[in-house]
Amino acid sequence: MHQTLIKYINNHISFPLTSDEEVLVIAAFQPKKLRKRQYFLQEGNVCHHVGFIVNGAMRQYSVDDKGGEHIVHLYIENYWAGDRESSTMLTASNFNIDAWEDTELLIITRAAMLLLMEKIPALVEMIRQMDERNAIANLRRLTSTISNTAEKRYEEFMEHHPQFIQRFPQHIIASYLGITKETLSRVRKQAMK
Amino acid sequence: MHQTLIKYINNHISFPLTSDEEVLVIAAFQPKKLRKRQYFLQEGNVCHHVGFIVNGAMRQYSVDDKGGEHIVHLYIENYWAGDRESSTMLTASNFNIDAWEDTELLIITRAAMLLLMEKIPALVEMIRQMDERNAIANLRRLTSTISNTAEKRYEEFMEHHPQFIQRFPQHIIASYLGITKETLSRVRKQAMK
DNA sequence: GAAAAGTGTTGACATTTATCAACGCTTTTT
DNA sequence: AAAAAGCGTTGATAAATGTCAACACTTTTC
Repeated sequence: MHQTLIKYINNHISFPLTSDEEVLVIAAFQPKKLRKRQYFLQEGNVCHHVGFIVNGAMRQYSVDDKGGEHIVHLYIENYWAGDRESSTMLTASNFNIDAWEDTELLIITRAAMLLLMEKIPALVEMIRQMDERNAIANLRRLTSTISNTAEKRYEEFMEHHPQFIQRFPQHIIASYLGITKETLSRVRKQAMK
Repeated sequence: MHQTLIKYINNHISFPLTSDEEVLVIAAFQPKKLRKRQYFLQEGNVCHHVGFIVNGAMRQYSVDDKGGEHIVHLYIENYWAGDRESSTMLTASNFNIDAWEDTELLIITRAAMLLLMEKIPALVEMIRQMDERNAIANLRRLTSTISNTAEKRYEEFMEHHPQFIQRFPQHIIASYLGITKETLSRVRKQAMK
């Protein structure tokens, strides 16, 4: 199970981890299993851990006054789940993160992660690279959201995240795009022609 | 002029720069002036520089098929302007960045910045902190955009970015929020009651 | 294997937001 | 000083999207 993580890390740094470093990584991350619908983080709690998804699928969402869910992030294998704002600032999270499928995670506290980064400088490089990609992806999503119609947003979503379409039902995708499930259904019907 | 930058850096790291380090920073950043409406980056070009705004105001936007502008970022003093995706990947940018007011910048190429970070480790820390804030702010904006009505988005905007309201006209703010200037005008009229 | 819950679609209708055009006012340009 | 451009508002109307309810179908639960 940890091998998936080691492999992921090696893919995101210049030189593979030494075997000593591998041992450190393996010791620092704890396995955790979540059954479908179980929470990884609940609104109002501080997010102490970040989790690397070995297999399964998760979602991060907020809940509005009327009980409506707004999907902020979707996660599958090789994604990192967590609420960065809450972890960093140690504030109560506005988000929920739960398992959409039975999921196996490797979790680590933020403190332990910082410690590990001191011992393994390559991890700093990895985090930087992840931040970079993340910033780019988020900006793209934001640009699409403020500039495009529902139809075009869905097109771009399919282009950039075809994996998610296999794993999550349409009403989840709709929420991720900021539209209702009915609108997405109609957009798809239109696009099929 | 460089003192503004030094001050900014010192505010974002644990220990102030040594005077040797200050010299390195000052040597690495070049002053640049832009008159209102002049471009810092044009769509289709690779973004080679990042610019620290000493004074003035700028905007980053994309242009759609119909010639409509969509504001992606607003910048004022102490902000960093640039297109990270283009800089990192060395790809043609999809965005324009131009001066909204006469602006004084300190610019540096990405390559020079990386070099400087090797010489001054504290800068790595600073960049990490900036990335962190940025990621958080972007997620907040995204969440607001997919979850809220125009009215609520404007409220949150005023809450988090009161400085921008003084510096940019309403049609720019509207575009930043992903709505038309007419809608913003009506939203404001409603909210006044 | 029956019941319940989840999923996707459709229709009728309401609401939000966009579009287009016009106007008054201010600022900038010539 | 006159002309032009920029800005914000308003009204009429159109288009996009949301809401609510109903239904068929599949999957999960007990």
